[in-house]
Amino acid sequence: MDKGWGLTLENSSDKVGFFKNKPFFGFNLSPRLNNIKGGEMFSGAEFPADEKRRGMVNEVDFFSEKKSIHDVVVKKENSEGNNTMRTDLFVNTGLQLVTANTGISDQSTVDDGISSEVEEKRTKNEQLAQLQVELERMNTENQRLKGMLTQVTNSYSALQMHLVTLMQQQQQLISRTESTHNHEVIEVKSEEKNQEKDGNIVPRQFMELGPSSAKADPMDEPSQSHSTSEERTLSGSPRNHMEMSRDKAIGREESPESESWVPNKVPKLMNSSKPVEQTAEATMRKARVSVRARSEAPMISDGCQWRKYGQKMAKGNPCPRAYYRCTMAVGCPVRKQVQRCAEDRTILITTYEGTHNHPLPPAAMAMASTTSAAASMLLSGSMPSADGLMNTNFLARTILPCSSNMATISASAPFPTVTLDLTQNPNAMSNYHQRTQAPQFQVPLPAGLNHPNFVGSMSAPQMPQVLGQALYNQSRFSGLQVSQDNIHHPSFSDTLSAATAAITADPNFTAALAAAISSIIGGSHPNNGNNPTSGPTSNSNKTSSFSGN
DNA sequence: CGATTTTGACCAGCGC
DNA sequence: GCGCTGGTCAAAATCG
Repeated sequence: MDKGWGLTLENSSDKVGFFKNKPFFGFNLSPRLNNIKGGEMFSGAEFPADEKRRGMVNEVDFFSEKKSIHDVVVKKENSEGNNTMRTDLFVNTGLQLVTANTGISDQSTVDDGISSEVEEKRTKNEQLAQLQVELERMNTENQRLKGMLTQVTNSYSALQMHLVTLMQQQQQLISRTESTHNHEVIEVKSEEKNQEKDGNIVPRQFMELGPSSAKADPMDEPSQSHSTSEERTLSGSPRNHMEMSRDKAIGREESPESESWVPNKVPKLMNSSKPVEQTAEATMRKARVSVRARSEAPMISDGCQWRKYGQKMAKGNPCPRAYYRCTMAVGCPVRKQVQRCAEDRTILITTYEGTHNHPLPPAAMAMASTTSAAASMLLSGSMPSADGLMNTNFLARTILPCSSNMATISASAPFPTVTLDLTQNPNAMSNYHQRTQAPQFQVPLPAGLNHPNFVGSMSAPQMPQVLGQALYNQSRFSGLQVSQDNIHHPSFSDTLSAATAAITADPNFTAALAAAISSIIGGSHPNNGNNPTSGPTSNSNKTSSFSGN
């Protein structure tokens, strides 16, 4: 990743850099002001004491205001521009000796031409006045841009909320219409089959941006096991391996919850007696977002409520894998798996799957939108062929080149997965923890999840939410969050959300990382106290039971 | 006492 | 067909 820390705000033709630290103004202006203050300009009785004080106070206030926007810094490549700007500032203030503050010079009136010293004082007075005007102007400009940034951030949040709302509405609509128009769907599928018979494999878009229809039509259930009539014929030919089956397991799940959650049975071609839309929806549900982050905490806090429903020993990993489902709404299909990395147990791997069917708190919005967006990216039109190959370079190069090593996307069956590796982001994190970064490992997920078919990057708007969690984990791991007693603090979600929101508004998200981390350091975080993956030591007697399973 | 976690059992897919 | 594995269920246990 680029070492550049920061954000460049572009307002039409303007490109204004904000500086986190003083040097932008301090190193250049301060000496001058100090000279002025400490020099002859303010000496003597020429100025009232309060005038002198005002000069100093103005400077201090100015810097304090600069600090208030410290979370917006400048790109590395702008460092040259900084010099340019500073130079310009010097030149301008040095040459344009406008008598902006005439009151000052008037007070120091001395006979012209008699004392060059007085003349020099007046000149410096004018320079000071000019400087003050300039500073005020810059200050105003900074405030304006800060306001713009806030506005953009708010707009993004509003849009995000709107998107989720629309997705939910669409989901409801689909659910309603599906049962009544199922036969039409079957016709469509018939058409597809005919095309395949002709040898034309139609490139398919496996997932729509909208959420999946949660409910599986119960009318289809009997046809699966008995494979009768038309639907059986339709499903006879092998389909794309990405298509998911509605296996018999659906039938056994007659509970209300099953209406929105299709069990994660390993997909196979087979027997797909479901309409195209449903298989696509199933595919979307299968799309996963895996987050690798260093954390000593048992589970990443993402703003949602989760209920553990299972724990298993996974092959090749001594640490148990815990299964959670979202309990923020009845029937929410979102589930996640939490497991520690076998090679490096400080790495926590959280795999999300599904789309929430309920409004989310701001903190949860982050992760939800991440998984949704990642899944969308993964399964949308960038998958050109039936073999699951994706347009690697396009995404990798265009979306977020600076973080290409952070996200890996595996589009191979059975579960297309976006893997976000937040364990190595030295530029963003090294300032905050000094631990040696462990080498990167492939995520020890079930077979196929890390297929090298596709390696890409997530887009900037999708990354921050995950980064927010990474921040949390990083901060915890680095000892910034040291007390388990603090983990129930309710403000952390908001803090994290705010941090991620800030990053969200930042195309160069690493820039805002410092501010986010600062927020997290100052705050706390919630944690439901789950300890699903505390490792084989603490769970030894529990997990041993799985060995013979 | 309701919510959550634990944990043994069950099921389906897959490979041999 | 059988065993292995991942995923889930659900009763019992535990927690707050």
